[in-house]
Amino acid sequence: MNEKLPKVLKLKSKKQIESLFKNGKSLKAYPLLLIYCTEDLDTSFKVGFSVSKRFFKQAVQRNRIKRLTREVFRKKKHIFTLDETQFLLMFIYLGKELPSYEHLEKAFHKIENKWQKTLSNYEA
RNA sequence: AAAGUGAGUUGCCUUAUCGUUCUAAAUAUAUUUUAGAAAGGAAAGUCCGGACACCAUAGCGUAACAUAAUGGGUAACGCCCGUCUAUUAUAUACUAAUAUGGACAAGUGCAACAGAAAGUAUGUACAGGUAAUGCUGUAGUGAAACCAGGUAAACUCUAUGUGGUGCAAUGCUAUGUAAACCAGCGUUUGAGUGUUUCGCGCACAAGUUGGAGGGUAAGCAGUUACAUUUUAACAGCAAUGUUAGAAGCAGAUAAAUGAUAAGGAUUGUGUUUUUUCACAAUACAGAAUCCGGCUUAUAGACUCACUUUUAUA
Repeated sequence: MNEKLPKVLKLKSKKQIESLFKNGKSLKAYPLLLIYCTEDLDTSFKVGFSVSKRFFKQAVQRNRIKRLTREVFRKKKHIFTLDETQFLLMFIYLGKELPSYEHLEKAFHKIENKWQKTLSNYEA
């Protein structure tokens, strides 16, 4: 199975990020928050990761959390890959303590379930 | 040998699987394959000094900030290395450490305890002296008692130095377009701009400020080849320099350098006579235009110097 996550799939454009925060809907599974919306894209999705500077003042800690979340997402990215529609995605870490890999995996699993539900609703 | 203090160096390793960025090559031209490279001693604080870029570059006064023995090093410095000096420590020696380092003979301020009095001086006792008087000396307090006293890590003064903005600099390309509309101030009776703390002065000067509205917000250069790193020789007490050889060593931009598993290493704790075994820990911390410093953070390991204690000779 393809688990790659190259540069093309990163959310970079300022315009797209602004429109995502303006129009996007959110799924919450503490300590993760997913903001998403549909958009016409070349790729099946574009994804970004974010950590609040308020709770993590050191760059090392922020990098660590972003890397872990990205790793978790990378392994499950197939559930966001659909043929018809494309998505903009933004994951935000809301917690106030450094998470472990397993902790994040659990949270992501919750988000996965919610995502499947919303998808089925969407199709219906 | 142990402990302590100071200075310096270092900053866990291997394998497998799955990934990220850049460069090169190959083709099947793509979410391809192969090869190579990919965080630090502080990348941190943004405190000094530069490089580089743009703007400015009559002057005078004023303000602010920095520096302060002396010689050298350096692109430069408020940094570094010598020497002198001061203080502290001891083993009293050109040993070590150190936020010692212009001026108290311009002015203002400050000074515990003791003391009559710490500066608007002059009490007590004794002695001397005078027409007379703290006029003179001694005693007593204190680190210091008219001595040009101490204190500038008190204000202050003196000397010297400092133009401003920072890679979101700056240049090019792309896209869109509006030299339009409304209002204020103004065109030699001068709005405004520059001179970047302010004032005067000087120069330029026909536009300029606000509103409403429209467009872009992405690509390239700058941007990683040099005050570069490293080895040797020579010069120098040293900081450092010169010559010769070798090396190419991050380049992201909502920001790559990661995740998981296994094994090992080191340290600690528990158990055990020991081996073993089990558990835990492996710091501080993440490049953002680039260098030189300073400051702060730092588990563990190693080296050197000094001190103390113990043992042996």
